[in-house]
Amino acid sequence: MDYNTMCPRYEVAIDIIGKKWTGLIIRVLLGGSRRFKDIKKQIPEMSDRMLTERMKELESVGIVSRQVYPETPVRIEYSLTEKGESLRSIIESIQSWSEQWVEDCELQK
Amino acid sequence: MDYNTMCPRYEVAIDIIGKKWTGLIIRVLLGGSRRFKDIKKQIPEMSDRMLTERMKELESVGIVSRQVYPETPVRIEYSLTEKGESLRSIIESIQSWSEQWVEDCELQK
DNA sequence: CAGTATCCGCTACGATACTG
DNA sequence: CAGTATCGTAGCGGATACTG
Repeated sequence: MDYNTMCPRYEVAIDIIGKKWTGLIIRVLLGGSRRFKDIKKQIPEMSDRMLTERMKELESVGIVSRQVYPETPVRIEYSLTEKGESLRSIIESIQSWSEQWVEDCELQK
Repeated sequence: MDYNTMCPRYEVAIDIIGKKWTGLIIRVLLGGSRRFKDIKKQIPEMSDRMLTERMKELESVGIVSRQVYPETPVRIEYSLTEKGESLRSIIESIQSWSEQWVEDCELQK
């Protein structure tokens, strides 16, 4: 294994998907394209500000695409790109790992 | 899908494995038990302080175990627990995702 | 060798109020 | 509806020096 060449890429990936809310947002979008308010509804504890910030980041790294429908009021649909869809197996393995290994006592902070 | 029950566990998992250096440390330990200095050698950019802090965290959540051999000088060996070993598939899928999708241009910050 | 101890800047994140 | 704009704070993580 060559750690010098493979470490940086790995850390970039963690930077993207390891941030708070990101995994939850992607998981919602794995169910299909969603509007801003619908993502919020699925993750009620997250603030507007956070959702906006995460969506911009995810869009800028090519994981999410943003479609504007110029109706009144305007409708915005977010969906996963191919790159975003490719995260499915990672998200799912973290999900099942956490179900198996994260204890109840760790849930309250 | 029940987001109310599954979100918290997922976020706890991300809290653990999403921190800086954690993934790299676990990857080193996937190769077998290692001493402090050997982990450092594999991840030269990381400071002592960070390695110490991460190892304590990983030990406290049961991912890593710490063996003290009271020689002179003292020898400490870190290894993955069963819970830690079970992270292999996650680490590997992030690894291969990053090789496929992280661009060269994203590597410099 | 395997850590501790400090100091400290930065920025991630939350809360709240406002807008095209 | 889909965001901005501001403000405020905890704590993450880097640098450096020291130790049993």
